Amino acid sequence: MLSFNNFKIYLNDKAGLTDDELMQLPYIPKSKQFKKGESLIYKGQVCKDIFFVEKGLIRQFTIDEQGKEHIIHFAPESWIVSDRSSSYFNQSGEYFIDAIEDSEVIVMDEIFINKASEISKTYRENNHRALHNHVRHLQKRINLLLSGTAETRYLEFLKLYPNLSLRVPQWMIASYLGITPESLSRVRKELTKKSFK
Amino acid sequence: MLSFNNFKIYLNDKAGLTDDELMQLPYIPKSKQFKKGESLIYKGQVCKDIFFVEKGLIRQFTIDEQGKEHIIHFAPESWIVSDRSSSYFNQSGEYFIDAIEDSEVIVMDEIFINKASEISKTYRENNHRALHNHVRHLQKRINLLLSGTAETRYLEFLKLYPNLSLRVPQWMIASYLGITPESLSRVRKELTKKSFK
DNA sequence: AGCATTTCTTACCATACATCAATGCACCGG
DNA sequence: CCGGTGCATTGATGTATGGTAAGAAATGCT
Repeated sequence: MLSFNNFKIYLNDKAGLTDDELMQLPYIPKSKQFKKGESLIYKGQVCKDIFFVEKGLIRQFTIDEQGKEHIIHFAPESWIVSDRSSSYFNQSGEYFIDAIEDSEVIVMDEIFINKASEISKTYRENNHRALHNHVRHLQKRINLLLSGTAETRYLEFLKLYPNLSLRVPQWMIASYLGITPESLSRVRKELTKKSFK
Repeated sequence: MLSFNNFKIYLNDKAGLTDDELMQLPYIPKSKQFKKGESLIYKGQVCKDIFFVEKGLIRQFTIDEQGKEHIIHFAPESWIVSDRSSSYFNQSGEYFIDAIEDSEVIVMDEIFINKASEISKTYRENNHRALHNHVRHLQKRINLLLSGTAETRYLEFLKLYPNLSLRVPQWMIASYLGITPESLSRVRKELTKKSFK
């Protein structure tokens, strides 16, 4: 197994697959490189692969009728992205996924996932747990969108992704928060003002 | 097994547990009755049970610092509610859950879930699939909150829960949509105007 | 039935955020 | 070094939604 460090850690620690079990899997991880701005998948495409982000930064987003982008979530190193409609429900995907930075992504195909679930109870359980965690996360975000002002939402974003705020251009953060770049700029201005008092 | 019709259907069809397998489970479903307005769980409580709504209508919501309620989701007949932070992560719950109508709820405890996952592959798979579907649903909602106007969101709500719009008081729908009851009232007025043209 | 309480509607004004447009700044390739 | 391109900032103005308050309608309670 090559030098995919984050992926290795993921398989051992988070997924809970022993080296023994890995050997049983008819699976050689394929990595793909994406330059900044390149797309992994487009809306409408069917794609049953699940992507593990070994290096870089990926985003999943939609484009509305007016051509505006809305970011569903960011996936930095060691995160997983996929379009569930496509990968689990055999429908065409609903989202765009592309690279914010030059990235290296490891492709986990359907066979790998299924086989791993079959042979390892730990993998299954951890996978299940991760999904629950994801749900929790999404619920929190919904709550924030329902209750927070632009400022609160921005502050929460900073708490949640402390290291991302410098890697992601501001207009994307705005798109994640559901406000315009101009508004975010003004929010930031207010915040620096406040912090001087 | 008493007369929990919806629950029975759920177990057989959606969960995929055969009668045989059910017999193996050391489980007698307990049902609980809740009057309109009664709480199933409060924020801060630890509760490892998962609730199946046999009859009635349940809501999961938060209350922010200003005392405003924000509805995370509605659970009518045959839906499942739980607070995942609590049930899967041993933390105190983050949400309130109460009954919108007089309801009958069936309690699936930890033991049941674990045991069922253990003995039935179908149960596991369906459960997993349902979770993915839930994620998909939440993502869609986030997208809607990011991109839609009050009117679009309301129309989407009507599409998603066609039978709920009459059962749920308007101020709760507003709270689900992230707007005030007054705004929803205005939106509805505009819509009836439009439909006359 | 009759009174009280809650929910819905409407009107008027306030505000947060969007939109549009101009400018400044940094990065990049030639 | 220069002009181009994309991003962030700022100001002026617009608009959707919020807040408040009052009355109408619906619902619940005894």
